[in-house]
Amino acid sequence: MITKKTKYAIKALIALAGSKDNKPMLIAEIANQENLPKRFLESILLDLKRAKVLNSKMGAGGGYFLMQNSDEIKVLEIIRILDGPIALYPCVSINFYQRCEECKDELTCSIRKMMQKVRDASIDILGNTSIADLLKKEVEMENENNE
Amino acid sequence: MITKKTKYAIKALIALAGSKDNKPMLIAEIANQENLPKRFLESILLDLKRAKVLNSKMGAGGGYFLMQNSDEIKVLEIIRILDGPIALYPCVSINFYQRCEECKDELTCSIRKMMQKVRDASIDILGNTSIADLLKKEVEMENENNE
DNA sequence: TTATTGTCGACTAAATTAGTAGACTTTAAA
DNA sequence: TTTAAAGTCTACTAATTTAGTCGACAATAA
Repeated sequence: MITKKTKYAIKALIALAGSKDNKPMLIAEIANQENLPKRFLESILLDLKRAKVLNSKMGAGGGYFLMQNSDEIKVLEIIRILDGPIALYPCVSINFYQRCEECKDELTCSIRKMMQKVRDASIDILGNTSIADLLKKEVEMENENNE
Repeated sequence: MITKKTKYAIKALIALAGSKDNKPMLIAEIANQENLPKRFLESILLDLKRAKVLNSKMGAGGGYFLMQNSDEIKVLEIIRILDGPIALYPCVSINFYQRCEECKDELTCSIRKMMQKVRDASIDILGNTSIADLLKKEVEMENENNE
């Protein structure tokens, strides 16, 4: 499971990717458009800024905008920033590894091998899906529905 | 992420699958062999019994034993019993579905489509891995190491 | 200089996780 | 028929995570 934080982050990024010429959007604007709690969204956007995915400008006419191309921002990266590990269990996490206390020998643990397979399959999908892909798909599906 | 409950459950099932002629094993025996907290394991085994994966006999010579063939017990089933959903988010869960409050239209949500792909890939692996597979793999790897 | 907009730190309620404890019930064997 | 061996049931708990909120503050454009 991912948390709401990550889900909201992806929604916000899709909104920002849809902004013409990467024009800054207000937190309130994003919150409104995507139906997200504003105060909570604030802290999420800050996390994304610290991770150099977003940048911001204060004062009138300011707001948040993408710092990377929307096709370079992968969902995988966003999950890692907000939630941490992708893996089913800490012993198979690439970036947040932790040893299992109860395991006598990690290298001959068949559960671990299986969880590595799940991890790799997940990373394959999440690492190949960008915010641009999601925005494009969204537009496609909306058009289909309105035909 | 799965919880320790699920990880311990799988370890216990591997131990039970290794018991000759499905001879009952004591909770304490399993806990010892797999290095798991005994009192905690108790409640896990009870859950598995309620789900008809295990059965038990009280009194001397009693203990827990498999109720299904070890090649019919899929890891997928065990996760669902102990942890619940496999999916990355409740809106894509098959058995524990919950609508997203913030979503205007679930059917045109591109995040959801992506999470369905991850779910399907995970289910494909977890639903095709049985306790028998894990036990076999464990034995294989231990032999390799001792050559 | 002031209105606008993001930033920072602290706080909180509820849920989940990872257990533990003790009394109780069932059953096999002496 | 008693007793020891096992599992069962209910309740409790400490720590962590989640999903937020609040208010004061800092930066900037007009």
